[in-house]
Amino acid sequence: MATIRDVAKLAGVGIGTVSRVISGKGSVSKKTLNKVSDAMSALKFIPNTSAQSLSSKRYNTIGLWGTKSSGEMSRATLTKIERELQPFGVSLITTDGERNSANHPNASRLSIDNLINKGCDGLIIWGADLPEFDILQLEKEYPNIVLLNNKVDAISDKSFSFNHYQAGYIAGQYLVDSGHREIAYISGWFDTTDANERHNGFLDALKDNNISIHKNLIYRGDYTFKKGFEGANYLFNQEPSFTALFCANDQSAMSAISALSSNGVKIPDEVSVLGYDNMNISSYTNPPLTTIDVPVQKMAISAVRKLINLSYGAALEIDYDFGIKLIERKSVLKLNRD
Amino acid sequence: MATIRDVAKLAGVGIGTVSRVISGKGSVSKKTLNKVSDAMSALKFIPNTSAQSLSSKRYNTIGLWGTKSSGEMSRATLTKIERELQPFGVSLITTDGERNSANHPNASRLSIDNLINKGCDGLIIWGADLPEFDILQLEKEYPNIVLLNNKVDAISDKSFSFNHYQAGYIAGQYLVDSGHREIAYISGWFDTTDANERHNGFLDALKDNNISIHKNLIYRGDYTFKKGFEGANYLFNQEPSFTALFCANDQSAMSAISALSSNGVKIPDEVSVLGYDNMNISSYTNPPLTTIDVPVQKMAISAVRKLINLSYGAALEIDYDFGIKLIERKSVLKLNRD
DNA sequence: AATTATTATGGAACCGTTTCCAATTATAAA
DNA sequence: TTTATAATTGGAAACGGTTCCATAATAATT
Repeated sequence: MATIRDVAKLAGVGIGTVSRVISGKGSVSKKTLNKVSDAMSALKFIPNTSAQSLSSKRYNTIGLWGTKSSGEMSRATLTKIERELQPFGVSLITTDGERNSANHPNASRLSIDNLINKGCDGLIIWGADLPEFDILQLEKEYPNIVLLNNKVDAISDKSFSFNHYQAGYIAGQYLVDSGHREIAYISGWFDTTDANERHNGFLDALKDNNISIHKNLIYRGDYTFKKGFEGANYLFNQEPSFTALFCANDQSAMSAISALSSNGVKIPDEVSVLGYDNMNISSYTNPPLTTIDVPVQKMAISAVRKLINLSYGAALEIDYDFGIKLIERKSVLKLNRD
Repeated sequence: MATIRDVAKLAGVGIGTVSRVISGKGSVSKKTLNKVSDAMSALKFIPNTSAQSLSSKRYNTIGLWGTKSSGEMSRATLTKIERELQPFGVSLITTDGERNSANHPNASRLSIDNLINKGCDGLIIWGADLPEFDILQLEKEYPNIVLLNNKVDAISDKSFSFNHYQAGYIAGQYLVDSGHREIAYISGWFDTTDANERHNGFLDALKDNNISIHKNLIYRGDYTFKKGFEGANYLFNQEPSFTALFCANDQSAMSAISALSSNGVKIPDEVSVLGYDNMNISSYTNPPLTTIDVPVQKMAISAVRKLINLSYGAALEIDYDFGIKLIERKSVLKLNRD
């Protein structure tokens, strides 16, 4: 492997000059530039990343920290993030972060430090697993961070999240507006603020319309196909009956539809189903799923851009609002109530 | 940030000794070890990765190279790979590789070189986009590579792939064994050997049973929900009619079921549907999908292990055979033909 | 006790860049 | 032409580790 000194020698210049050519910073005369470029390609010179990082403190890498409980970030979202980074020559390192526990009260912070130490110019903290206090502490020591799917008011310019309360509310209101009064609910798992907000928004919408869900018609799921399927079977056998079912995500909605259908229930004629997420597949279920579109990728892109801005100074367009909206398809029936 | 020299000074030892403690190689007396460890934690010392890499030529990173046309590697598979790497302190860098084209006949190799240059101890080449000649060339210059979903005979110990021909054959034979004679087919996109092998295996099975697919009953899909949906609608309107439909992957099978169902076709009573992949969701469709299980993650794990072995010398259990098998669920009806 | 083999230890040299500053050369102004 | 100013250039020093070798301390052998 050719080094900068080999290039310098061949081009008949100093190493400083070669360095200037590589980085494009500092002034180099046209004639010298050509000599150096020629030498570089003759030697197939590629600068050594470690040496660059060591002396410049710039790593051209950003880290993504998230725990299992942040949920699975989809590969598609990951790819979007990578593509956003690519033009800057920056690559992404992902990790399975640790959560704090009784035995390891600092596990999260330690695994973050580990990631930083791998050599990152910035960090995406994904999910709400890290306590707010720790986040603020981290941000003080290491300001190049951005929160994804989490909001800390003190650093709201670095926080990127949805208004899940509002989205939940929209869902509830929509079912009511469609004439439904007997409503069942397959919830998610309540380990994140997101989940709770969505839950509260949904319930508040019903409450504001003087509707409450019968306790038999609430099933605690966990976002999986499995729980959606089991939940729907469970609810099907409960009293009272219901005309609409809200599922905390599309995965459970899809398997709930399968379960109900296989019990002979006509969707949406007998039971309407409303999902949440708007997955790729949701337009191709039978019937096509009415759901809440949550533009995760849009959010992720803005977060990354902010991080690029923080870490490398580039000025990019950054959004903080990612219009959540309801997508009407065919799984919710409008009841006529006159 | 504390350096190795700070630690040495505080512990009252030489830097070589500290280095020996860090790496655990070379001999250090117990007493010294303690002094150094204490100093390290007192200073919260963490070795600088770039400096380590620069002087040791070990990067603790492996690269994953694949192009869009390799298909989307699922996030779950990626996570499996990461977990395999974690015990060795190795992280993963992924890239969107470039394919060769008329304008850029070396695009692939260049993007691979870029990745290597980022500092990788080994490389996973995923998919069959890189021409065999280039692979062999690459392997000569850079032996720490492993092929995922591709097979090159000259380096079969570094190749990890399925026998898609056999799997396709199993699919065809199963439909025949179940009594089906009028068979429709939604294919995938034929840009990979995989796709072609599966295709040939399937068709050969039918041929060996003296069955051929009517040309009206072949629809060229591309593995997406969309094409599966459209394909099923198309086939539904074709003559002759059919009793079974094979789809090149579960995604198209699922949306095909939706499309047929919404046309009033009873699955499997009127049309049987056979998928390929065995996705998470496939047990929860209506009816549950009979499909071919292709254990991608198992394969990926073995590939990574081989790479760890090549790059770091660790001896790990490595598999080259990943039993493809048919999962019988409810979407294929056994016809009685007496 | 003297000799030999083994284990521990310190630190210079090196890995391949960037950074900075002093020195040189070209250009503009007087 | 001379002087002031700006553009260009070379290379030592620094970044923070690992490696290797000479040397010191310890243990084993005779």
